[in-house]
Amino acid sequence: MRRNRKSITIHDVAASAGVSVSTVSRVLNDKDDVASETYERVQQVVSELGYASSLAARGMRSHRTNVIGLIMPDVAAPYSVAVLQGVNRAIAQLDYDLIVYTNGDVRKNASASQEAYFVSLLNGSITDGVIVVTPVSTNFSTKAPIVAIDPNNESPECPAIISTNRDGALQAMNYLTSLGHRRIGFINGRSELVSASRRLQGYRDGLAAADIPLDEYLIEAGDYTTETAVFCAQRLFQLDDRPTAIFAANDQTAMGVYRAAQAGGMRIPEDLSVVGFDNLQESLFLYPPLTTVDQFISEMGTIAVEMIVKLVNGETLQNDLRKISTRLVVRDSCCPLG
Amino acid sequence: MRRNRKSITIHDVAASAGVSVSTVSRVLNDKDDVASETYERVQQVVSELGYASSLAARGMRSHRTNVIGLIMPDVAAPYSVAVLQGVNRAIAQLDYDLIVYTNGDVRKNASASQEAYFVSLLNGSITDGVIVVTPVSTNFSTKAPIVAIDPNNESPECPAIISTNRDGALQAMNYLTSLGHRRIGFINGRSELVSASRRLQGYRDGLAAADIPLDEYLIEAGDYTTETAVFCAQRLFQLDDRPTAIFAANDQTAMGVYRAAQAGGMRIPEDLSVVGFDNLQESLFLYPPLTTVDQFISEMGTIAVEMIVKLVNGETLQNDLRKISTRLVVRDSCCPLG
DNA sequence: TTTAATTTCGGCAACGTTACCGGTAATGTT
DNA sequence: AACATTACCGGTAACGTTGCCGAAATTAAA
Repeated sequence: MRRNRKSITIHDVAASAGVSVSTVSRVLNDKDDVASETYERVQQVVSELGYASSLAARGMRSHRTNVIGLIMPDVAAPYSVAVLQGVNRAIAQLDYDLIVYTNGDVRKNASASQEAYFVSLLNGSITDGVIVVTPVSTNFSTKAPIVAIDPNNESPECPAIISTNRDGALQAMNYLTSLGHRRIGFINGRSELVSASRRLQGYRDGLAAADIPLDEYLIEAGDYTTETAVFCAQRLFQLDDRPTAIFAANDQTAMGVYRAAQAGGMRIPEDLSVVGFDNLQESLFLYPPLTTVDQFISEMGTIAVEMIVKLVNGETLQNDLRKISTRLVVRDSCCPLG
Repeated sequence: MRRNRKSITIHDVAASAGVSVSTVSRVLNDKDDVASETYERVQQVVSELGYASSLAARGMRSHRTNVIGLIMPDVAAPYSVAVLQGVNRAIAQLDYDLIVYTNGDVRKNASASQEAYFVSLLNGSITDGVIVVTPVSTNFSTKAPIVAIDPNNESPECPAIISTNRDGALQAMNYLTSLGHRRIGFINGRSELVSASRRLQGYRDGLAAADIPLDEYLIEAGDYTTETAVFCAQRLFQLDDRPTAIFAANDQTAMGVYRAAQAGGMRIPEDLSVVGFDNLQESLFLYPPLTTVDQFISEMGTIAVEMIVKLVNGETLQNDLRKISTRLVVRDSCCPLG
């Protein structure tokens, strides 16, 4: 296994092509003041040597890298994957590359540390702009533009994309109450996140709209994970007056409800109606297919790319805060009561 | 919305702390020949100004960034996500950061372009080493170390991690034949990939081991996606002597079989036994839970990190080719014939 | 034919950082 | 007290690239 230690630079190309470093640079950047003959020769040498310019050096000098950064708290979470999918698709259409940066701490949301990581990344360095997913703070002191997806902040200090969490939850609740359900359990998400508190608000408003008094025992404190949701669902099942329906704060939570129901011998939807939130791809493959609130996650990624590219090009945004409306997707996990 | 254009550099910190640039650098890199008083003052200024050093400049000068690169063809594929999960977990334990690089072309595997991207990334630039997932070629001309996961190459030219695809497929087939199945359909993966051809080989060997003659009509050309698998399964269902079991080249393909079965009114496992390959998290949530071959994808990611870190530190690997054994996970998607 | 405009290209400096060297002040040794 | 050692810190160069300026060669214009 041969491993050649020295990497080739623009100087090697220049020497090999018998031109100056500047000329090679001009060829690489498609400047027009270079003779076509020279252009050909340099290109020839470049491909022969397999030369690729150093992103670091290029970025440092020219302050333009055509790379967009994406910073996510946890790459493995389905939510993040959906965002990534949308971002990736949008980037593919453009003359940009994508770098995904994830701070190692998986379930530990370190505010300061994440911001530091992030600043160090772009800071006139290797990205032209950055998209941040679920940042704890939106007060970034940085040179390059930033767009936040699902900022954990009621009034974000940078351009941001949010979904109408309360409205989506309200739609879900209206659907359940229209089916006749009155004992509706709610398994919350991570309570420190704005998205969770907004969905809880929608739950409350939905009950109020149907004149159903709030029963605190029907609200479980989840954390958006399937594992915790199993326990939450089991506690709800053990209630004296057990719920006939459960609204889960996200699809992963709904999966936990499915698991708990299966373990407890309850049938969905006959014995228990379930509604989720997110409309992950996986929710379609559940049995029965999950009724859930689509929040168009990958579209949020696509829009984030549009916004960040505009900012990178020095354009201004019409509106700094884009609200994406949610929509209930009815499948087979709910049925009328009685 | 305030946006301060100029990014702060080490010079700003030096000026503000009343020391030289060199001293600030020493503080940042924890060199020991700096007075504790000075150290404190500089750190103070650093946090006040929110300074973070430029990754580009740092990498260019010191040729050490403590960043590992991960290059994947398609970030959204569940397989990639599983790898990412393992890599991320391993990175989190170490003093490294992770940058995921994905070439925009989603379903287009461009050999040369991917290699170029990749070289430009590391090339003594912003990563100390790179992990490549399912590379079309393993002949990289680069300075920094590389580890390949699932290389598409029988004898890879760089350190690599492969799973025992043929053996896993054989286990699946032995299980199905032991249940009495003799008409076993196979939906292949992307035929240009080595993993697919090895699994096909396992299918063949499994038939041979049970003295079942090969019926070419039972082999469908899939591409590892759910969508294509639906059509493949439907074709198999329309056969005169339809299969009683289907071995799918990966779990996503198995999901397609599930969908086709559901659409065709066939029950799993009563009317059709199904075995997958991968053991994705999703396979557990299918109904019925999928019997599949675990290839420990995220462990492959973890091992890749171990290997690349050793290489980065100048150590040598005991063996350049790590083979990960596969294991059949029996769940509820198969039942005895008859 | 002489001058002006154009094409083509090389040299220099700079981006932000760290490695290295050397210098001053403080401390230790005899 | 004279010298050696150490602690601390500043200056300079370099990493690989591109922007800028100007020079040489070529062509157009007068």
